[in-house]
Amino acid sequence: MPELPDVELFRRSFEKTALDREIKSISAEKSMLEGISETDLEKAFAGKKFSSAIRHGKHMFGGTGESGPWMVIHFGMTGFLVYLQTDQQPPKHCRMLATFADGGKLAFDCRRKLGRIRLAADIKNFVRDMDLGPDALDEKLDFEEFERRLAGTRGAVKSALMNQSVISGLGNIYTDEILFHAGIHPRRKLADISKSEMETLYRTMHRVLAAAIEAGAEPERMPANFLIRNRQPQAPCPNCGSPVEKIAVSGRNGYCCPVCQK
DNA sequence: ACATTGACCTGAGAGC
DNA sequence: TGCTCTCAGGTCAATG
Repeated sequence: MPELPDVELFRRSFEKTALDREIKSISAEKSMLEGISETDLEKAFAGKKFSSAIRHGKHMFGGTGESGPWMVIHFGMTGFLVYLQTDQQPPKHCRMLATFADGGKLAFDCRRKLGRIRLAADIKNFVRDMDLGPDALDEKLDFEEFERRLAGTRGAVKSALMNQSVISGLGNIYTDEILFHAGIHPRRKLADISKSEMETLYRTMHRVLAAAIEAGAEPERMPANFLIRNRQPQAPCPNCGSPVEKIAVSGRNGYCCPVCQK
């Protein structure tokens, strides 16, 4: 689930439900914690209040505004946040649970345990240490920077877009979607992509991500011409009606329309 | 430098 | 209904 639009929506729901409320207790499954213990997590947040939530690519940062560390959540493939009223039970694959003093809980559900919770003293340093590129929606990522960063790669355009150290936030689903609307085949090499195609790609990236967030990242709420609604072999291309094709690019299964995408 | 594969983990959903 | 099997929106390391 969690690519940039999903994580942005988690961040917003975190903002709505978890800020400015005293955290009574916090617990997490050991295997979800990276580089920290459960005690570290408690020390950092029990008795405190979250005061802000920031997103960079697929990472979400919850901070207390004091000098304490940020809680960094990466959602893996199956992670999501869910807010629970006082009388609600934690979800089935709850891996982290923060209980607020005034009732209610915030749960991190992660079925496949591929997500991670870390602590970071500073977001900028974290981004640098994890070798993450700029967030795909960062205003500072202007077209020139976008072009420059992609030009530094030699593989398929889809692989470059999915590479988090080039640009942060795009995964298998949304690279497919962006390339579909840009009319570019996922296997094309960067070197073969013209300046005007590159501009289209940049513009399309913004448009697709904005539309996905707008639709709550739910495929059925996205515009009818979105490929995400037809991610299965032989489904009709929403643009031309010819069957979409399932293709693997750098080890990931994706979909494209061989007619619309050149 | 890049692609590919397997590992990490688990269970939802498809197929029988 | 129940069993087995495949596959999954992420990332990393090892290999070719």
